Amino acid sequence: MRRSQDQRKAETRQRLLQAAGELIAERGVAGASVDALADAADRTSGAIYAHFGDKEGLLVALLDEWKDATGDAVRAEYEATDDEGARFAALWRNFVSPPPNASDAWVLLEHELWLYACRNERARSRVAARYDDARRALAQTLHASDGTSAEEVAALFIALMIGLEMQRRLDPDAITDETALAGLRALAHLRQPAENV
Amino acid sequence: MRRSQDQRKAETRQRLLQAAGELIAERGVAGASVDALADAADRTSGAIYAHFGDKEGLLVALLDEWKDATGDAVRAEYEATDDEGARFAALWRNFVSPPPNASDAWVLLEHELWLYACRNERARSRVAARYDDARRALAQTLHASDGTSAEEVAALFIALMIGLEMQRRLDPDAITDETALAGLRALAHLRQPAENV
DNA sequence: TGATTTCCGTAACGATCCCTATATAAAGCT
DNA sequence: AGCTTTATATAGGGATCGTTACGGAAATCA
Repeated sequence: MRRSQDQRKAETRQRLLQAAGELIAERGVAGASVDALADAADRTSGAIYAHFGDKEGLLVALLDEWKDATGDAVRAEYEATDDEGARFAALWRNFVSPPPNASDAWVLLEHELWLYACRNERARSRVAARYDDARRALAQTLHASDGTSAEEVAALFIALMIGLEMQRRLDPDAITDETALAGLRALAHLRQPAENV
Repeated sequence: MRRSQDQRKAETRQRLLQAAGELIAERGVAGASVDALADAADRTSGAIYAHFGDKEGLLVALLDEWKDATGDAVRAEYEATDDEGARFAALWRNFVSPPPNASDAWVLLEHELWLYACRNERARSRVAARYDDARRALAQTLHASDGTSAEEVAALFIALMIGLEMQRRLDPDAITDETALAGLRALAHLRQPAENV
């Protein structure tokens, strides 16, 4: 089969990015060598350097691609119901046990890249933008039922789910679904601080 | 000055552990080489291998030492006031900008070791125990004002603070103190799910 | 005080790692 | 069909890493 250069290049880039996501989630940024990353994509290190310049360039590109593909899948399942409890449950379930087709360990990759961004100028702004997008997307999905700022609630939601998943990953019994849902409900209905004024 | 072997050994161990905490927070587990770790403690790699066997042994020892020294400092400042708002504010402030004497980047170290534990059998149980201790200590401090499980609220508190600090570290303007405190208040007073039954 | 043990410094090895320079094969062009 | 360009493979260098083997000085013991 004949394929154009552009097709070949695009496919290689795609393979490299996907393999990077999976392997880094599994082994960490430092634990995934350039050769291993290329190998996982059925290419060689030469392809990585031709596409991204260096290892950091691959990571930055990985962040850029992820930036866009965040909120869509979440929103679909979220809006399948009208009941608030079921909605929050869907949100939480999606977070702690993502659909098996998606890379199982994307939360690990998230932490890995966050940590990388904390120490790397170039990556920091990208990860920050990614979180900003996530907040906005979730805020739009929640569409501000109360007078409180939707983006504020979104930030709290994301924070709570990340923190709970961290604890649960180490000890699955430490965090029950009921606890998580109760927390989300409480945050969703936060009132102005001065209820008693 | 004459010093006994035990004193010398104990001091070396102490120096190695403290230097490890600081350097790993700064560079990450993989980024802090054994020689660099020893250097930061004014020792050489030989000392590390004599004390801990290998690099992983040093990390495990670091986790064990940390396990104990968690909740005490928090509790003191927390109980300085009776007002709930001021208490939560102290908790949050302590988390996002720890006292300058303590290693500034201990939250980074926390993430670093959590990520390490996710991929390492031997470390996982220790970090899990550490989180369990943190939950219990905070639960005891909150001393269950409502009928809800104090440990449940503690888990939610920790989760929220971790997640908010992650977002704030990338973008200090993303999370205001008011948002954080509103979230803590909401979680503190979570009622049973069925308020309407 | 001489012998022994303990603690840690020193030196070096093999394995990896990131990256560069160059080769190769396919596609595009005329 | 030749010539050029592009995309990736190949080979290898220089640096760094974790680890081990051994040496030497101080403390302990007799």
